[in-house]
Amino acid sequence: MRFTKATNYALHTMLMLVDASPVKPVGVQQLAESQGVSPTYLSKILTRLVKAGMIESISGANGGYRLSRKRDDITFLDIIHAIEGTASLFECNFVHGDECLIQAVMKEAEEKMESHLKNTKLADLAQRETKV
Amino acid sequence: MRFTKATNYALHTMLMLVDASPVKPVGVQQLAESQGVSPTYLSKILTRLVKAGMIESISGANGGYRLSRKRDDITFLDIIHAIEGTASLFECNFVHGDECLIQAVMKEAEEKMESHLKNTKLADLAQRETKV
DNA sequence: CATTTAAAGACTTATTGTATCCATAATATC
DNA sequence: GATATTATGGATACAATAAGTCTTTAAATG
Ligand code: SF4
Ligand code: SF4
Repeated sequence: MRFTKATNYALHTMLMLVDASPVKPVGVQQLAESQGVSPTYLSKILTRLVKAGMIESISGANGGYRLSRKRDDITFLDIIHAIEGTASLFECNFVHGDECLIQAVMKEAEEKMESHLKNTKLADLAQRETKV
Repeated sequence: MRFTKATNYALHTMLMLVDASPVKPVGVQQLAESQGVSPTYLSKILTRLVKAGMIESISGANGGYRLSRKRDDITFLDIIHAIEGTASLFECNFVHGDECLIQAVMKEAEEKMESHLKNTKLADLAQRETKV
């Protein structure tokens, strides 16, 4: 039970894009190099963010990635959900009705975490962390 | 990023033990059968709970497992930590000092979840859920 | 058209989760 | 003390997921 490295890469990349120009896209090569990850792999990750509608990609020369939404709209939870999926952290094969207390407790706990991630917008940290 | 099945088994087993006699131990065979898991595997999981000091095991005929602590002392977080470990959910290879905001946000989110799991004691659900 | 750059899919490798098997140790009961 | 019962530990096997590579295709630039 850990966040994947892909989530780590996605968060760092998004932070860079928030700090970058909203017009001129940043190439995946540059984004990958600063994180020590291969460009092709990072590209695969970023494609999921594109499909989630958070960033947009521009093919061709001088292409790359840039934000598609207002930076204030993007929360940590958005990014994490785009990468890790939205499935519940605690899954149980059986379904013993709504009265299941174990699931209730676990769900509540998860919601506490998600609530915090939802209330923290990417813009909150922008321009304060330029390295890596 | 999901809780493991082992955590699921551990939670259900603990709930049974809370409802069971605090003196007479319950055999792993019985505990395993009601959850549809093999006794040997469940035993391996329960050994971790023993080492965490939450339950104690009695070898020999009529042996098994029973609570070692007061039931009111045992929280969801205790069980989860015993199984999943206590490592942070968001790990980063680098260490860019305390000013790292990404880690700060992720850590806070995790703490929100843990706080809820810590405040929910096993005894809160006891004797209300006897099936499975 | 030639070059640059992202997208997509097939594929490989590494890591972790899930589970079984067996030998050993501990305990209760007779 | 002998025997049956029960948990423990190690080795091992299998499955699922994470992590990463490679190659080809598509789009944009100039
Ligand atoms: S009691 Fe709840 S968590 Fe447990 S098996 Fe039933 S539905 Fe699942
Ligand atoms: S900025 Fe924070 S999360 Fe990112 S690499 Fe540095 S320490 Fe890790």
